[in-house]
Amino acid sequence: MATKGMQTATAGTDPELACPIGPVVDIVFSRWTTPILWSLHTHGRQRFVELERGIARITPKVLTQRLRQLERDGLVVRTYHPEVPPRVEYEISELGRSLAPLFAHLAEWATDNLDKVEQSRHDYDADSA
Amino acid sequence: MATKGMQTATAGTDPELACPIGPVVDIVFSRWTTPILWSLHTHGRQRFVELERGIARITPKVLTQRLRQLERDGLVVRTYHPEVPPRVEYEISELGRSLAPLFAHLAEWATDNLDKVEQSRHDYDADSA
DNA sequence: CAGTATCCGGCCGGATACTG
DNA sequence: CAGTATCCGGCCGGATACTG
Repeated sequence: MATKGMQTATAGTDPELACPIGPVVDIVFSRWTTPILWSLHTHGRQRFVELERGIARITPKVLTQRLRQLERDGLVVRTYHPEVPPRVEYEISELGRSLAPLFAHLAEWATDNLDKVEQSRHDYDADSA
Repeated sequence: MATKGMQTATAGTDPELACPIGPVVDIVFSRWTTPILWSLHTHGRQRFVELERGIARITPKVLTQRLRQLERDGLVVRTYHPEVPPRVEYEISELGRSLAPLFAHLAEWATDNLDKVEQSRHDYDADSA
């Protein structure tokens, strides 16, 4: 959703900009970022392998990619300890921690409404058949 | 992120299930769903073309797909008026409206913290070079 | 341990054209 | 108007193997 060319000469405002949460969705809710942030938030500082084991089915390559992105966005702090064997620790940053109420809010919505979504899907599929 | 096989015989709880917001993210924050819900929420009931015009760069095929998904999940209500030419109207459902505080929360986080993310990216890129 | 390198398949979204 | 049909390219993530 990287929006290029926002300053085109089209009349009026870019309609996509009318949705003010687009950028934040890309940052916080791209694939794997929520499980990573959640794990870091609830279990505290963790090493690479710990994260790898804690998050089912993620591959090291993808975990690295996501962690780099999160680090670049300032949501996660990476600490490298030059030992043998090397030790790297990841922890959630202040900025990342500021997402906690949002996540709680999301979790609350889930517990309140996920079954309604499930029900709706069931009904919809029944009607289609 | 469709999690199959949650009831496998692996010892302990599936670690990915430890993140309780995974399913909700798939429902609410998959591509194009936020602009669609946002538009429906702020501009009220809209016809297909109105949505198509209001959301920049979305194609009719993709808009249809997303609207169907949203309808199936119970977040959007579709009303078909059998006229000539046909008229179809989409509006946000009760369930969809229940996301409003969440979206407001997200928008608030964005205004408060998006510049920090931007700054962090800038710093990160500067260090890499 | 904490990654990187390489290859590869699938899927999703975009473009285009067409229809009841 | 409100879609559907078809084709197609790119990208992302998964699998696998290897390294300082």
